[in-house]
Amino acid sequence: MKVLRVPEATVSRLSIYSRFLERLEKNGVTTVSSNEIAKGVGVSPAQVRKDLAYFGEFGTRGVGYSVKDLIHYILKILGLTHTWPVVLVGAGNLGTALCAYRGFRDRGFNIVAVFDNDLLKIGKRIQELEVLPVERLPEVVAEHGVRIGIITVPQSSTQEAADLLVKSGVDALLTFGPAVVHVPEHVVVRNVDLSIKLEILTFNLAFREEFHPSHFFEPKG
Amino acid sequence: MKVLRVPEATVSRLSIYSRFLERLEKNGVTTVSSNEIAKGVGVSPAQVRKDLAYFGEFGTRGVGYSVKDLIHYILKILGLTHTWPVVLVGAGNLGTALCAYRGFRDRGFNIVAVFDNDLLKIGKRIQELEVLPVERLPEVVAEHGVRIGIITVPQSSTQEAADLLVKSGVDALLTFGPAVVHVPEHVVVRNVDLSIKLEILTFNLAFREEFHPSHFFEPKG
DNA sequence: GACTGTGAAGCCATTCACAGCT
DNA sequence: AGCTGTGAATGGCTTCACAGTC
Repeated sequence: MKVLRVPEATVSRLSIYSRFLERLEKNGVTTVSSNEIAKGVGVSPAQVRKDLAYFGEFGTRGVGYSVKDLIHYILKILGLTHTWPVVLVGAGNLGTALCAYRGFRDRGFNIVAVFDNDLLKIGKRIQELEVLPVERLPEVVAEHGVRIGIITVPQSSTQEAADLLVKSGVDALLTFGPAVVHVPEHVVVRNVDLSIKLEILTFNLAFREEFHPSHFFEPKG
Repeated sequence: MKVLRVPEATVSRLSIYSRFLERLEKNGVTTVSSNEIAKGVGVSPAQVRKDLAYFGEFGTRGVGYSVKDLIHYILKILGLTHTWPVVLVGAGNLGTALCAYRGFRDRGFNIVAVFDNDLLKIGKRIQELEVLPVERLPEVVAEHGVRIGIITVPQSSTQEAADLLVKSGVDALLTFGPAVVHVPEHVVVRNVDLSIKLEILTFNLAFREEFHPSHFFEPKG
């Protein structure tokens, strides 16, 4: 086993594997092969083995993997052996929906507070949480030891929200929408851009069906 | 210029470039270099030029690109020269939030109907739309010529919703959550999995800080 | 001088194919 | 015989570096 840079795609697949394995476990399955995992989640068996090999030797040659043990190892790799307190900035539609999202709680993410700077939203209740003014961010982050922040504010306020979170001590951010945020080296940022996803669909619908290199574009008039 | 497989990453970046360019245009900028685009969206200048080169020669050597023209070309590549009617299946929290999402409308996506199979949700109003029973999907899809469906139902119903949409004539799907869906060859599917995104963050927080190959795991006891 | 367009090089991720266990 | 773990091969995306153009 070598230690080297782990592809981010591998990390994503580990998350998928672990949820598939949890389903197997619920169904009483105790042992699984890379082939079965591959079929279940739609990747190649070699990919499954390679992904796991970045982190150790979890299987038994000739047999396969223990479902229970493999779940444990993957959750440990992903840092999911304990729950994570999370703060959410931006109490709009998306923020409200994420507060209610079961998938987060199922995986150990616990939204401990929601913030906004809009006086119309502050004080409103979302699930069991009262929307707090952003001024209280540092206090809440410190109190709960929050390291993860989700930003669901309008694009023009995203950098501001990120700065505030980082200054409060948060060092991992999930942003929504097209804004590019700048943060210190030690802060991890990932982004979800729903428009991109839809535009990948339209590209496939529109472009791949119609494109003929010599006729479609006439860029130079 | 060659015609070859376009990397999906290129398509995603085109979406980002176009939104950056639209901001420039609003600010009265008429010409832009690959360098400026690169700085603005956080990629390399060579990447910008290569991405555009998949589709034609849109710039002028020694000068740069016309902002207005480049926007036009990219929107055409992405299939965004006309609006797209979209249907949404699943009127839960996430579905409701997406109905209100400005980003979709800004890019020409028009949610024309929302469906659910839950009697408690059918008839409810979301924005200007009344939640319809899924039985009416084929009719609405045909009426509006809908090709894009967004699925925001629980994981266990995702395949069922996909089947229904495909049977109704939709050939591009955006799904949410961990479900793997199987569709005919001609249907495009992309997925957004928010838990994966958070788990990439925790991986970076937990694993990269702590991992020591010889001490951390002892998979074989 | 400035900037695009692009073949070549470099780098990274996936797949192959087989040695090594059980 | 069955299945994992892995070096080697492949394939694909990104960066380099420079020729071409204004």
